[in-house]
Amino acid sequence: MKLNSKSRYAVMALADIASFNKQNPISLRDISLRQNISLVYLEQIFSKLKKSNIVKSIRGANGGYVLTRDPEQIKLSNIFSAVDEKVKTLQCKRESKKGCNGKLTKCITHNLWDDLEMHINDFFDKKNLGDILKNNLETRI
Amino acid sequence: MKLNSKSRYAVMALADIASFNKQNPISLRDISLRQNISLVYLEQIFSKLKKSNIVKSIRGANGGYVLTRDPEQIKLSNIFSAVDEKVKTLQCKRESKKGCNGKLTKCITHNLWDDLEMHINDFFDKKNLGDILKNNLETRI
DNA sequence: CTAATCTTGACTATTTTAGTCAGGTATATA
DNA sequence: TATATACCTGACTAAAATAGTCAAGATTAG
Repeated sequence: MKLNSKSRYAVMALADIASFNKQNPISLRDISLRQNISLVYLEQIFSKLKKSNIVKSIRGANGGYVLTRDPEQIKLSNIFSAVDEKVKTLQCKRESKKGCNGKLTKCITHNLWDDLEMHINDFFDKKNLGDILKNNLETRI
Repeated sequence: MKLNSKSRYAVMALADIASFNKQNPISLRDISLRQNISLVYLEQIFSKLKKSNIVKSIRGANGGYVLTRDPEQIKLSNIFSAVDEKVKTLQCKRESKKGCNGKLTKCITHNLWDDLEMHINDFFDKKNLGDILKNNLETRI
């Protein structure tokens, strides 16, 4: 059970932008160097973040990306759905056709996984970019 | 972000044993049929559950597996650690050598992932097999 | 004995992950 | 206007993880 690298990098990169944000767009090259993430991989990730309207791009020399809103308005759940991170604990077979395990009843652990999924999604819904910056500032050496 | 099938099957199989438990050992064949899980795959899983002392085996004809203790005493976290399910959200590069990203400071999102990891592990620590049976009984059709 | 059952380790096809590569397009600035 | 900087997009791929299968035993109830 773990997050994929796209999700982790997306959060890191956005936190990077948020902490350096002085009206100027931040280039992927700078993020790549500071956060140690492949530039071309970042391009993939930001293409998705842009589609989901979390960042907007400014093309050309001195271009880069800026957040479309305050860090406090950008929830982790927004970021994860942008990069297709899915919290999917329940994977009963044939659930769509005849209920889990081919029976009409729910599988024995169905409610448990539902419960876990809710817990995690709740966490992602409550945390935003602003929280990360604040928390990071407090504990950074 | 999802559980692997070994973990899901382990919980399903143990819940199955718990709900049919009448002192008699339950054979993997029965579990396989009821829960629709491959028999040989179950064998792999139960080998691990046995090593972690969650079940004990009774060999030979009419053999099978029984729980080593009450369902209420078997936590999800016990089961998951038995089958090597890991909750690992933090994967900074080179963290062991010089801290995340090769610097001596923590990476910008380190605390966030720690926090998430704690949340999930906490959930796994609070839920036990007994809860699952109870919950399932209540909502089953 | 023998059928049922657990035991173990090696093997493998498929899918997912974590990227790279190539070849663009747009624009600030000199 | 030339050019360097930066975004943009789709196709491709090596490596790892996943989700199993296969084979060959060892035990024991009846």
